[in-house]
Amino acid sequence: MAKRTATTANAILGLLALRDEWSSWELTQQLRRNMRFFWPRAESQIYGEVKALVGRGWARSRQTFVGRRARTSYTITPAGRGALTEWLATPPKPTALECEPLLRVFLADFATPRQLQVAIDQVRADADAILGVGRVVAAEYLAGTAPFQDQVHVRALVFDFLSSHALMLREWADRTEQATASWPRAAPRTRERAAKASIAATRARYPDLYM
Amino acid sequence: MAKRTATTANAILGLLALRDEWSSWELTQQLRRNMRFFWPRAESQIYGEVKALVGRGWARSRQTFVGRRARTSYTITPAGRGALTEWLATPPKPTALECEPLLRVFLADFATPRQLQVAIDQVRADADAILGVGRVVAAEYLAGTAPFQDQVHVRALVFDFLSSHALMLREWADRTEQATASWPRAAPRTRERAAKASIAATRARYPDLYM
DNA sequence: GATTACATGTAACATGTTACATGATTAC
DNA sequence: GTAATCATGTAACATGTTACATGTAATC
Repeated sequence: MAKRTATTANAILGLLALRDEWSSWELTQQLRRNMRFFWPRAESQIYGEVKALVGRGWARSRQTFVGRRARTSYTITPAGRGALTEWLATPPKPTALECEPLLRVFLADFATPRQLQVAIDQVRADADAILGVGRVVAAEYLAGTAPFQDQVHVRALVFDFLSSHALMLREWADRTEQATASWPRAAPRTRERAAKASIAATRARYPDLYM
Repeated sequence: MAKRTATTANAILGLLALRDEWSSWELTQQLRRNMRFFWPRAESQIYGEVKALVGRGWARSRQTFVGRRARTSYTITPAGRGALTEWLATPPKPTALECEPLLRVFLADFATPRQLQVAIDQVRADADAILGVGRVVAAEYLAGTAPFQDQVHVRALVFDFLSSHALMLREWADRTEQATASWPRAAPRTRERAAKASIAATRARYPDLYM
């Protein structure tokens, strides 16, 4: 079987296809600003991946200098566009969520109330990080001054996704804070009844999905 | 700085702490059933990690046989409980979402309408996978027959999280399908106006978060 | 009795992260 | 002119996945 192309490389390829020439730094910026929340990668990896693209003939690099310091800029090649097209024809991998705070909630019986609270706060912080970026990006697109203004139609869909995700996180954090506040003083029986009621309520709210 | 303990090991440690003895298989089952959606790991990794726990003195193993075939069962040690407690005192890592379908939406200009639809469908499928498991788990807990019935108070919070997440995915998929359906026939100007309107609407719906 | 699904791993490989090093630019 | 931050990587390491190998139980 043909070796599957790593998806991070394809993400970079996609960026390269959007514009003529990118420096490594611009790539990391773009990744950080726009894609971090649904395609998170360490910035140091970008430098390596884009160099690998050149090795496969999918991009050309050009050296310029800033003072005495080298800067590399990259341009996609026709072969690179071909690789991008081929990848887009493959089925996408499933969505994956990794939530360590929720893992800690899962193990709340071994933690202190304070530690549980910290986990919930982290989820809220995660949401706020998304909303903070969304705020400035939304303003730019609405003002018509965003760097890729011609991509609004697509970016609006991403904005919708991330907004919904962040909102969901915030609302869950609020509900969970509420629900766990009384734990230290509640009898196990009471907690259990409340938990079952919560499950039943969620299920009843979406009968077509859950029954 | 002390070497940080890998979190997957801690997740397993948490399971071991919930009950006396676990076979590797039971661990993989539990991971698959309950934690897959917020802490996804390849099953083959479990076998390796739990063996590493024994190496660090955090678990003991016991060999039994099924026919001529060896089966290993694991029990947490006091040192293991200590390690779990220490880990719970550290700050949790942020939540991470990895959504390749959204990456493809981001690059929709290079894809065919059909490929865009496939990406959206994948998001819906991701949601349905969660809801499918949630359906049976919810039923078990409400019936009082779940394997860890005494953990309802915690599992209800996880159920709430995953339900909300799945619902969010489904609703986004529906909206996005709607929004992109007209793309092939729409003038760029029209798409752009609609996109801006969508961003503005989301922002207006949550003025305290976005303005 | 053959086939399929369950159970139990191992080894090779791919991917990704952290820590570090160092030059350039900006703010003061 | 000096500290802080931006920009540009590299190397070492940790983590994770895929592919494979093989025994066992269920079923038809």
